[in-house]
Amino acid sequence: MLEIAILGLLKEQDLHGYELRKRLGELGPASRVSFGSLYPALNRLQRGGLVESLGRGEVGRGEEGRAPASPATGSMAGEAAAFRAGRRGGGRGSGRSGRARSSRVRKVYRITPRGEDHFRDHLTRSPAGGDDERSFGLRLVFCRYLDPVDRLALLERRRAQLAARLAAARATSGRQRSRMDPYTRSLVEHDTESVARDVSWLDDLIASERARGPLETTRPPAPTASPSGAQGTD
Amino acid sequence: MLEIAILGLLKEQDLHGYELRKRLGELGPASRVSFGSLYPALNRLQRGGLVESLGRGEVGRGEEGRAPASPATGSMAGEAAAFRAGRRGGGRGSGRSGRARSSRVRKVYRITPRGEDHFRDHLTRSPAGGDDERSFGLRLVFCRYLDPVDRLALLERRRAQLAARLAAARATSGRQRSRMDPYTRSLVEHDTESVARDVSWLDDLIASERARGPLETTRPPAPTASPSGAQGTD
DNA sequence: GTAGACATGTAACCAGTTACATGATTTC
DNA sequence: GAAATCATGTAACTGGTTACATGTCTAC
Repeated sequence: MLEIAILGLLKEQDLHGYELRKRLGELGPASRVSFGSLYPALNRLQRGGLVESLGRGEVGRGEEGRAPASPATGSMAGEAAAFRAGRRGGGRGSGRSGRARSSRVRKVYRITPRGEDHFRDHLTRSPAGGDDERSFGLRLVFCRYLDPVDRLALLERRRAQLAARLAAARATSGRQRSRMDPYTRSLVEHDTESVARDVSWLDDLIASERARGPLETTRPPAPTASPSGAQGTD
Repeated sequence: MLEIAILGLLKEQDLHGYELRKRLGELGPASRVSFGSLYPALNRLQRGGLVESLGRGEVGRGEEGRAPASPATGSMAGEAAAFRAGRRGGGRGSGRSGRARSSRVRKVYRITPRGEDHFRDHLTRSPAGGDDERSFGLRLVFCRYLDPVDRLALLERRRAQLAARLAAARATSGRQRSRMDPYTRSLVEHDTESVARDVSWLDDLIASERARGPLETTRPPAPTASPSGAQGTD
């Protein structure tokens, strides 16, 4: 889960761990991770060859097309700090090869081709039991990288899952519901409504997905079209 | 979490592990547990003196007021099996003291006074950071055991938490939202709506809670009033 | 030269999971 | 007596967490 999220973010842009954590947190309120899980994950990914480290402070090298790799932090301190550490060799070890001797300075990661493959694989095939809330949310956030067929499959799989839950909830009626205490009953009813709303939201997404590309065709999609039909609330 | 749920169920009725798991699963779609976590949890609780084992097959002993402790399983096989194992000594070891020699037969658990205290404590004071979805759901299911003040506090704490999230989500407007791809934007907007609905659901619960007992007073509450105002959907 | 933000990392723990092993009892 | 179901349990693993330790750099 976490590793997929990391790969997804690195696909867009080279990043170091600290910044990565911020971006991860912006992906949704449920996706805060601690450094204690992030850094080991990055090291695992590197060992597995799914990402590579650009060395300490060497940012965005050989990547003209990409964003400058340290754009929106808003900070000034560590930003320039690491930059110089990389460029000029910092304090200790300065006479060496020119950089990367000291620890505790930014390590910028880039996704490798192998990492891209891995990302695509895991985004496409959901786990056997269908994915839960978080897992689906993550896939949806990155589903722009999927081709239309897989994207549609993702949406419909999720819809089927929720529809089943809804059916089950609605089957539990009368006798059983009346045995619940009022709080539990209220909770169950509220949950059921929420699931129903989720299903119809997915129906909207699916509908606009089909409308956009009726299986491998013609039109370049209107670039500003929202899949939910929601627009201009702002 | 799991341990609190177990204690909550045992408060109503003595149960053995296997049956406990079923009941746990009925508490909500997110509350399925595996035996691999359930049985160790039961043993921990027993070692801690929060539950006691009634011995193997000795069901509901000394508890006239409670339900017969193996009521709604729907099964016939193991039901009678364990019953006999306890009552008549079953197959092997039959000449012994009459019961409880063999392993792998039902172990029925009862909550102890210490367990009741523990349950009440942990139900009352939420974790520092406020509780998440699951944890709140669990508390709500058992909140009938809380006194009105604590129950109200639980609801308002949760409401405050969600309201904060909602405010944060709404602060993220315009520029930032337009940078998202359509799928992410749709997800974020749907999430925000869901949280808004949750808040107003909680408002309803809080309102009917206040209406019921305006702080230690007068009126005997209308006995059939549902806290959500929902009624007679059936 | 010290307070504070940025940045990386490790160790111990936690709450669950899956896969496996075992056994009791009923039903056919 | 074999298959199905009920029932309890252990071991290894998973995917995170918190608390801690360390280091780098800026700003004052």
